[in-house]
Amino acid sequence: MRKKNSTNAVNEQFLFQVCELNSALAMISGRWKSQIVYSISQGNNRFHLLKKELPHISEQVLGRQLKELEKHAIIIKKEIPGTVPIGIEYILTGKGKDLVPILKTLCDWGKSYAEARKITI
Amino acid sequence: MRKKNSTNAVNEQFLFQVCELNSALAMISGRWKSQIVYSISQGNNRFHLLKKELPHISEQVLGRQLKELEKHAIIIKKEIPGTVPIGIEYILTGKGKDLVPILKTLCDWGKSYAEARKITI
DNA sequence: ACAATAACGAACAAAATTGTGAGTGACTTA
DNA sequence: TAAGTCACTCACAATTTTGTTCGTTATTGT
Repeated sequence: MRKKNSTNAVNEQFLFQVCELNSALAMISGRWKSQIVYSISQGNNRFHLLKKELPHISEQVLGRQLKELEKHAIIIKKEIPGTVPIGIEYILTGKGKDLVPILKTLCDWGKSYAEARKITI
Repeated sequence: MRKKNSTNAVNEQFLFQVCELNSALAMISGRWKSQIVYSISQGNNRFHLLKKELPHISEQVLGRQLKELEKHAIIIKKEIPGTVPIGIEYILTGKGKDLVPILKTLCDWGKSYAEARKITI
């Protein structure tokens, strides 16, 4: 759990208040998180589908990351009516949908410089 | 230091190989890092200027984060000729410069949804 | 003479994130 | 009748990240 008055927590809050950039990054920078968002946007919107997409993730970690994405209102959980036991779907919110093209841009940025050995100014 | 074969490290590598997005995020998601990049882009390109901009950072942590940004070829160090003792300037590489507008977009994304209490789909 | 500045490095400690083991409950399929 | 699926939760352990203490070197300001 987070300590309330650790230097770490205080510094985090300071950065959040300097610029929204820092809170934005905090929301998406956990392990697996942006990959989960991307997978959901591609239609892998069920717990078991995400498990298949990310074979190394444990169910416990997957559950935790989904919960955090939900906390930040990037995804919402929706029960699929008429399923027994009740199935759960994950849906991107408006916020989540707006995030996807930004992740795409970041991905392209990563790709353009992945091979580049020579540093340019 | 990083362990080579921890599940954590193996999972990180797996994600890197799934998509460059994950390596991109790993490069910029450390505490202070993107704020440092932004500050340098605004002209705060000296160690002591960054210290002033980020009053809560310790010099040791600043040094460490600068070194990592350098490792990922986002910034480079440059000696300022004619200064005694030799002054150091931090300069964004092409990669670093390309990153700035992406950070700006992320910042805007954060801002648009910062106030939003209501979740939209 | 004494403090302060610029720009760090190494080693260690604190805190945070990530992964693991065990267990849930109502199904469906073999 | 047994094993498997779906969608998780809880507490704890391993790992990683972040912050702290101490020290450096040369030079300028008071």
